[in-house]
Amino acid sequence: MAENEGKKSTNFIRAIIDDDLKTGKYGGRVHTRFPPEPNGYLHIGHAKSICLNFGLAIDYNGLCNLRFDDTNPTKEEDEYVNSIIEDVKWLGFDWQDRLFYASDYFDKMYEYAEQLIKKGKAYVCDLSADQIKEYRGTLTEPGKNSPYRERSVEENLDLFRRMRNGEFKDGEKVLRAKIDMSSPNLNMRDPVIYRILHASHHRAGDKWCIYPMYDFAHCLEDSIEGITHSICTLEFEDHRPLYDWFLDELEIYHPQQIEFAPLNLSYTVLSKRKLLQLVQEDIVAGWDDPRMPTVSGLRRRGYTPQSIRIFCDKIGVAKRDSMVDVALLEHCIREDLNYTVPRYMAVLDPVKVVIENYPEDKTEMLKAVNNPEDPSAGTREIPFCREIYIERDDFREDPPRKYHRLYPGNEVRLRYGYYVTCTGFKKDPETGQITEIICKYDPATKGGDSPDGRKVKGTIHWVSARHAIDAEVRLYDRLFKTPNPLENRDIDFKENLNPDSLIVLKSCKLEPNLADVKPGQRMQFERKGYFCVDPDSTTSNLIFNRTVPLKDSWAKLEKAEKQKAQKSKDEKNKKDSGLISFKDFSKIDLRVGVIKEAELVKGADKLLKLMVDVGEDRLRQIFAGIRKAYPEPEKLIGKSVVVVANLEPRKMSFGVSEAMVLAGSGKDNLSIVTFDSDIEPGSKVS
RNA sequence: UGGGGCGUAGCUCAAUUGGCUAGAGCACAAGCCUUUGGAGCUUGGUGUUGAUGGUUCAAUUCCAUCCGCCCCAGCCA
Repeated sequence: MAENEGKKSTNFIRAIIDDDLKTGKYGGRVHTRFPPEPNGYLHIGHAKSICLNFGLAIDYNGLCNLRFDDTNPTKEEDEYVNSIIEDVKWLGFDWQDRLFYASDYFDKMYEYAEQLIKKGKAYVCDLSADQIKEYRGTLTEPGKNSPYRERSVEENLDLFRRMRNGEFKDGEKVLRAKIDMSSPNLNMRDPVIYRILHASHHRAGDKWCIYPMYDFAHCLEDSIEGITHSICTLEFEDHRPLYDWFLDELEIYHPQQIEFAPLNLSYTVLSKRKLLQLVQEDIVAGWDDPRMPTVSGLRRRGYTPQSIRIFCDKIGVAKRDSMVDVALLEHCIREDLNYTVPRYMAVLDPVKVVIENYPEDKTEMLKAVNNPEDPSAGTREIPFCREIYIERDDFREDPPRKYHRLYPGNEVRLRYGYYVTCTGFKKDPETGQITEIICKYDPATKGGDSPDGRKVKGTIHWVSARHAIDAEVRLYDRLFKTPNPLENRDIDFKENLNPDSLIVLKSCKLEPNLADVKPGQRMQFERKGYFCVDPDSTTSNLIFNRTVPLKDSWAKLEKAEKQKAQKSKDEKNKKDSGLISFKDFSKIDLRVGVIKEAELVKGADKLLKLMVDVGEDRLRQIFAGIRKAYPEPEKLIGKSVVVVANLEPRKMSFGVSEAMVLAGSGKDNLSIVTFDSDIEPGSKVS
């Protein structure tokens, strides 16, 4: 794959494979597999695994199988296998003739189970599910042996065969591996390997009423297929000893299991159970709702397989828990589409503009480039006339700072059109909404260049009102409003849904060149974002989905300005309230000071001059307005007081005051705060 | 208080297996450029490599201790 060339990504799994290749562990083979359970749709987390497994096979000249791990008939359906096949194919991977099903190995697995029994390594257990749980012990206490653990090989064989023959009801008996009930690894405490399930299987039908458990089945599937590196997610790390145990006891081909961290994506959930819930509770329109992180959702949203592959390459593979920023996914699709899709003009929230000096009955065709990044994409023609639509947000009656779009008196460029200057506007007196904007145009600026070299700061898109076609546009945004919707376990993750994740715009105006688009087609609407045609779209009812908006530095700037305004408002409110925050308070340096000198200030009738020891190598000079309370200042000498020591020095006509003494004042009296105990001058007051 | 894992810029990953100033993408900020406030170009930065000790001429890398986070008690996968 092209994007895998160049600087090749490296990770711990590749290191392991490199090493195995060097030592000839598997005779130089690399054979991986992607083993989904067909009980749900694939999502971007699976895409990571798919890209990893198939990517490894491609890069190492090996093979990768697609295998359905369908060992639980109660949860699996053909609908899911079909969607999975479609999705893996769509992502661009090819398993050739190696499409497998665990259920194809049921006979073989059954044989292996009997082998285990014959070897005395498995037994039929009659304990109920609850009892098994009880006997298992806990994380810190060992379990105890089942009373059925020592049945004879003959009895086990007989019972197991009768299980297969349907002589028992669901849950009545299970086959268990005989390992170690006191193992610190709970998976090794005689795990169940076969259970009775009278359910018909999506492929095997009613042939079986016993089905193997994951731990038993999976290693066998890998072994049967000759897998070399069985790559799975971290939660199976604890299962590896069991994986190894089965293969060792059976003495059959032994692949190695390697675990990596599953993908977490900000502002989304990636758990089949939670995604199922969103579908079943009609919170989204289905598995392929464009807001879903499913492969089918991303496809309908307009993502390309290539962008997803690049994303999976960029996020890397490691063992630590991580949360990838969804901004990276968005970056990947923008980057891909920027170079590959054509531009069109579409006005999503239209307001009419009348160009007063443009002839009433004239129409002319203007040339527009299809993709500035790709000259080979050519040009097209767009009709222009006296009446056009522009984006409501591209006009302001009172423009904010740095706004360089249309406003009364301002000149802007109509993309590929003319320079126009706003000369007036009409407003609905009731609602205050702008109903029409009046402009004049400069005929010399056709195509968007002015012969006199004058510049305009803004370029806006437009659509001819007489030629525009109507369409519905669906604006999609992140499904959740919080970076990690599952962070707080006490809150239902659905509380974190983004109420604005879908906004439907009904009367959008599009340039006529878009009349014949087909579902799945991708394009950029200039200045707005990347869009694609929804599968529900028809010629008479066009529907576009927004894949991702363009980066909008104006929106960012505007938001920042608003936040700035809000912040200064908050600060003002804080000041007005007279409260300081704990943080501010901690900055105040209150110290114990001892008054060493005190005298009246000549020429002032309220002030005393104090010289105070605050633990420094010199005394501080403080002017305090406390003369009324202390007419005989010498009595203050030797007193301990509380001093605010980190005030800016204040210049007064008598000298500089270098601190402040805390005092309390009532209606007619005033006194300073003093101490009696002998605390060292300079001590912190807390 | 059992077992298994994992800690490197804000985020995701690297670091030639003990060696030069710990790198890259995303995100962020500034500047340039621009007929998309897109794209592009230039620049910028923060890292006590979870912490503390130890071995060594040299530690992200080896050892020890500690701290923090994740997973495991389905007859789900």
